[in-house]
Amino acid sequence: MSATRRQPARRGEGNRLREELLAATERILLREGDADRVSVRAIAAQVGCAPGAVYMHFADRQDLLFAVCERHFAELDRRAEVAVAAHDDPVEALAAMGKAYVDFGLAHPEAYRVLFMTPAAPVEFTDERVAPTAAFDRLVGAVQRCIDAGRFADHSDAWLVATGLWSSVHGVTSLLVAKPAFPWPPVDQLVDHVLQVASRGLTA
Amino acid sequence: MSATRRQPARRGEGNRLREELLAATERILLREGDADRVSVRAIAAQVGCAPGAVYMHFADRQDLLFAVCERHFAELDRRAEVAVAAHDDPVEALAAMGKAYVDFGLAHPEAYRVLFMTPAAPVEFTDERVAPTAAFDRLVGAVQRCIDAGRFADHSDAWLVATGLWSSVHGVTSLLVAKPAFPWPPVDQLVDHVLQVASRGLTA
DNA sequence: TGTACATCAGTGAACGCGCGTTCACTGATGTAC
DNA sequence: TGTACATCAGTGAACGCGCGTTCACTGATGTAC
Repeated sequence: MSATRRQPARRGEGNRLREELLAATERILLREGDADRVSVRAIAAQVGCAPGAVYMHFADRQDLLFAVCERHFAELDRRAEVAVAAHDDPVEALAAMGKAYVDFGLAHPEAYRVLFMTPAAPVEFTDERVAPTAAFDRLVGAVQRCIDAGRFADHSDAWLVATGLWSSVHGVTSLLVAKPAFPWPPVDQLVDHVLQVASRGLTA
Repeated sequence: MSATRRQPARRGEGNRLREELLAATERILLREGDADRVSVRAIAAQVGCAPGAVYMHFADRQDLLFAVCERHFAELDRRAEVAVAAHDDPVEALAAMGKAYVDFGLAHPEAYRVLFMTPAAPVEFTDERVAPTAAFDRLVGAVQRCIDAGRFADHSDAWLVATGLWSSVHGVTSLLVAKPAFPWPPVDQLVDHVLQVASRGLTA
C-alpha cells in the first residue's frame, strides 16, 4: 500500500515504528490468512522501512507475530468477561459467552486462525508470556455456576462440559473462518441454533 | 528416512514411483502438520529420487498434495456411508455419522487439517476434480430422515441442523488436531459427550 | 540369434526467487560545556 | 550563543539458505527386422 519511504521517528518516539509494524503485520495476516505467509520483508515494505528495522523493536519474526496475537487474546478475555457480567442467570451468561466468543473469532479471523487453528501458535501458549487459559478459566467458572445452581441435571463435570462447549463454539467459528465460500445459513441463525441446541442438550 | 537412491521402475511400472511419492508426501504431511511445509525436494529425498522426477507423475506440487487429499476425502465418505447403514434408528444413525467423522479426523489429522482447517485447500473443492459435498449431502439426508420421522420436535430446517452438527463435530476434531497439548478429558468421553448433548438438544 | 533403434523412467545441474537475519554505517536530533 | 559530541532511529547491502520448476541428457529395457 504505502510503498513510499516513511520519515524516521523523532527522538523518544521510537514506539511509532513499533505500532506501525504491528498494524502492518495484522493487515498482511488478514490478507494472507496464514502466519506462514507473512514475511518480515512484506511487513517492512508495507510500512516503508528497511527489513532490518524490524529488529529494533522485535527479537525476531515470531516475536512480532506473537505480539499481534497477544493483543487479541486479551480482547477475547475482555469480551468474555463483559458477556458474563451482563447476565444474572448462569445459563444465559454461558450462552452470552459463547456468542461473544464467536463474535470475536469472526471479527478477527486472522488472529483466530493463528491462535486456535494452527498446531503451533507463533509461540506456544504454554510458556510464561501469556495466560492463554484466562478466557478458558472464565468458561469453566461459568459452567461450574450452572452446575452449582442445579441447572445441568445430568452433568457434574465442569471440565468436560467446558471443553465440549468450547468445541462447539470453536466449530462454528473455525468453519466460518476456514470455509467462507460454503453455502452457510445466515451466520446469526447458525450461531444461535448451535448455542440453543447446546443449551437444551445440557439443561434437558 | 530412506535416503538411499532407489532403483528406477521397470518398463510399464511407471506408477510405482507415483505411489511412493504419494506415500512419502503423506508421511511428511503428517510430520509437518502443514501443507505449506511439505516441499517437493523433501518428498523426493524421502523417496530417493531426483526432485524433477515428481513432474513425471504430477503437474506440479499442488497436484501432488491434492491427490493425497482426494484419497482421504473418499475414505471419509465411505466411513459415513457405513455408519449410516449400520443403524435403523435415524437419530442413532446420525450420531454414528458424527462419531465416524471424528474418528476419521483423528485417524488422518494431516489430511483433516488440509481439507477443513485451511481457507484454501490445495485445490479449491468447488472445482470439478472432486465432489467435496458427497459426505455433506449424506449428512443432510440423515438429518432429513430424522425430521421426516418426527424426531426433531422444534427443527424442520435440515440444512441448518446439518451445518450445526457439522460445526460441532468439526469443533471437537479440529481442536484435538490443533491443540494436542491441551489437557483434554479422555477423547472418547469428550466425543460422546458432545454427540449426546447435540442429540438431546435436537430431540428435546 | 543378432543388432539397430525407440522408448521409458528417470537424473542432476541449473534457473531465478524470496526468505530471515546481520552489520557497518548514516543523518538528524538533543545535550554539555 | 556556538560547537563538539553522544545517541537515537533507523538504512541498505550482503550473508547463506531452501524453494519450485526446467531441461538437456542417460542408461536400462523392450521391439522390429
